[in-house]
Amino acid sequence: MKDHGRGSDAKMMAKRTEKTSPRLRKIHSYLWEIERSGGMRVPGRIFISESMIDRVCSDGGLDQVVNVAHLPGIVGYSFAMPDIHWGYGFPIGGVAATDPAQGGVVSPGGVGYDINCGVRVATTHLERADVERKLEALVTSLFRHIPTGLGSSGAIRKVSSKELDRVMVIGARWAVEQGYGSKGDLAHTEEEGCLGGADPSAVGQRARSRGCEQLGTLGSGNHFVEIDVVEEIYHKEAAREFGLRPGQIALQIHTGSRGFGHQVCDDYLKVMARAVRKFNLQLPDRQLACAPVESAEGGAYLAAMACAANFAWANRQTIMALAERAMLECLGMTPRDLGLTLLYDVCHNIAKLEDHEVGREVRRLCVHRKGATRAYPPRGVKNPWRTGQPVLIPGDMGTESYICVGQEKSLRETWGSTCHGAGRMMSRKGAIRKARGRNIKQELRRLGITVRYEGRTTLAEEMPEAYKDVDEVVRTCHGAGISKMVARLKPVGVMKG
DNA sequence: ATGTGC
Repeated sequence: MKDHGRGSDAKMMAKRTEKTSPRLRKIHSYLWEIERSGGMRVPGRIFISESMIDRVCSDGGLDQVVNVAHLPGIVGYSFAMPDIHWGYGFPIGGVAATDPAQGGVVSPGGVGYDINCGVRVATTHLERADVERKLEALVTSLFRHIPTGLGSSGAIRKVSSKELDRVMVIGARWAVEQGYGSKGDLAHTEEEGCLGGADPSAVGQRARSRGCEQLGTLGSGNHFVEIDVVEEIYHKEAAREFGLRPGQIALQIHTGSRGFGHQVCDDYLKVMARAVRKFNLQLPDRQLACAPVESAEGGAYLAAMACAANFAWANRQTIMALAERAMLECLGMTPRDLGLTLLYDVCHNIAKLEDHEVGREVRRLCVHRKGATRAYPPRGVKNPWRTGQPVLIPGDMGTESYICVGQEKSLRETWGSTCHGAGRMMSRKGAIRKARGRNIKQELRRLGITVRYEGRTTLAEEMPEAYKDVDEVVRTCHGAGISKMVARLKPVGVMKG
């Protein structure tokens, strides 16, 4: 339990050779099943196209789907989305629901280190031609207004520990109260930007001190702020409802709960390791450390996790307002002319108590989505969407992002979930090796993408080849019917940590 | 992902 996050390449190899790849049985072109065996409480189900199977089998993620199927109280299936890859305990792209009334557990490994990592997209009144010759200046302006990079801080004034308590409890609304964005943004945010059950007393001192200075900061790695062009519309009715039209400029933000959520995860992994012994839980991998939802440990994690989720929503709300200032300053426009309007903000790393149909009855389940996005049809979402909940799928910095919409089928088949993005294919080290001697910035420039970045190795680590084909991932979910494609966005100006 | 390690 001490070795997480270190020497990941060697460790992944060890994991891979531990077991042979589980056998996949075809259900249909986009869905494969792993039969129950050994201590598995449920089968595994992987949404994937035939052409991606080889890659998935070589990565160790499938063994993790099997491991997750062992969790106490798991219901239905251990799911994986097509962007599945190896992660801490759970695969990234994993979805699992447990029933608290049946001893169901909650596991920090099923949420991930970056609690409520997520995406928001805002539309504008601008057209491609309005920004085409100003992209360099725009990205520079974004950089000036939004602190970026590992350990970045000081975006907005440092908040006191007491004020941080309020951020933890009210989430995005805190940012709105501070003048970052408007109240209407909240209706266009998952959970209205505030997950219930947050209890600041469950959050430790270290997490607090990291959180106090990191509100309104982007971070590093795959986090970004992007200027996009709406390149294609697939679903006219939803596009109209979402306010999307071809040629339009949009703003996209991908970030999470920064060091705050990271520290919360770290703290509770230790709590859970003790809980596993206390409750004598039998797990195939210690990284699946967990506790019953209805135990003190499980409840404390969920309360602290909600604090981190709310921090992340406040963070993205703040960053959107900082980005608006950057755009206004650079383009010399009024807010009215720019017309920046939040389309939606959705998270892809979280565990939530949700009501779902299990057989003929509705049960309250603890749904883990780790690198998976909620994708509800109009039914069940407390917001104004007629066509369904917007689903935001970011690509890597050289490829397009997708906007999709939730479907009835996802609610029936995957606890209302779909994929979250392209998913990493190459290790960070591997990508750096591959990029040696190349000028990635210039390569992107030739693709019509202006990029500025902070970290020395960021551009290599995040180069397009390090990621799977987001197009294939999104089409698989579309084909399986768990989310429907609405629009494709092409990046033209990218700011990376 | 992450003040990249106790």
